[in-house]
Amino acid sequence: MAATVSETLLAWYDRHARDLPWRARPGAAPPDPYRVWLSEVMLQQTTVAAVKPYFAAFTARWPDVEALAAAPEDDVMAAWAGLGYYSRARNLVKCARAVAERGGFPATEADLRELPGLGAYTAAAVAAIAFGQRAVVVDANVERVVARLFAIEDPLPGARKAIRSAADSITPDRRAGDFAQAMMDLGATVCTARDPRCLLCPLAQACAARAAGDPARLPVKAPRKPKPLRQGRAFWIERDGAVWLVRRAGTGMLGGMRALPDDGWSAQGDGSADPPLAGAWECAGVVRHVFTHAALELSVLVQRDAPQPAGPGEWWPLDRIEEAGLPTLFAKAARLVRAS
DNA sequence: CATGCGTGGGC
DNA sequence: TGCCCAAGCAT
Repeated sequence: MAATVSETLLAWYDRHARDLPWRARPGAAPPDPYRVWLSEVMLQQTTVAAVKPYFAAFTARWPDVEALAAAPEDDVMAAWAGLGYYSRARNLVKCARAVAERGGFPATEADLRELPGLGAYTAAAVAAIAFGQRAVVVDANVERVVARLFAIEDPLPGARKAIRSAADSITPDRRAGDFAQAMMDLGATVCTARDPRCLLCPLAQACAARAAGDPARLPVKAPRKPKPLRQGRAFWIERDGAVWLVRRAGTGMLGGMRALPDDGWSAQGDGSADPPLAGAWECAGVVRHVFTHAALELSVLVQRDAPQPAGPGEWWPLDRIEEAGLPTLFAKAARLVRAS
């Protein structure tokens, strides 16, 4: 009798699994749920290479969920700076506190799904990888592999239901966590988006898209909308070797992060608010930055020997600016000013 | 179900 | 260079 897809893929995984800091060896006992959860949240829409240093820093500083639960939210936000999608960091703290309160991570997909920041994907991934439960784990890699394997022609996101159903049909009862990671490894290293390496693929014989001749065509995706270009201004207010920093509102773009004061620019529109101080401003240059839904040209205006602006904020020492936890946009602005 | 939400790397 | 892409979630 021919081997099933999951048997073939697990045999491939036993030989070719990537060695990642949050991962157990194939077939070994499940890794620490805290490390699985933390890595999965960091990996949401984020590459392995970007995650690695953050995972190392977080686990060194907060070795377990109780330690993370006890951390001030601002410290976690600052430690997350540069990784993007900052609502993840806010939910990370909420989730850690909920888990510490209940005495540990729940072990079922349904209970994991109730935690802040755990959606369908992450709940299934943690259930399978950390707790050995059978769960249907569908991320963008799995969508691509499954769409090709079954030659699903319907465009995303409409095809989600069919893809999930097909993924369910090949998910094994045993080693569901290894199977999920194997699918993701296959998608990341072999069944890649642009140029699938079918000659290296353990599932090539079973792949309907390969049989049809053009696997790279799948999955079909809806066309994306054009990205508007926004203009904004940020204000660098310096005095006695310190710069004036504010904290952005808790939700929305760069929500909850430390920042330079600005003129109210957003993904929806250009900035128009007055500067936080009267007086003359010198333009240090323009930072170009691309967000998910808009590109931004941010003019950085400087005033030195300035009085303290009205409203909340803090003077941050320039020699410790790296520790402020500025998101990349404002880190770029800081580099621009300090280079000028 | 569509939209808002970061960032860096590859081609 | 500009575009696509990456282990999605909340609303």
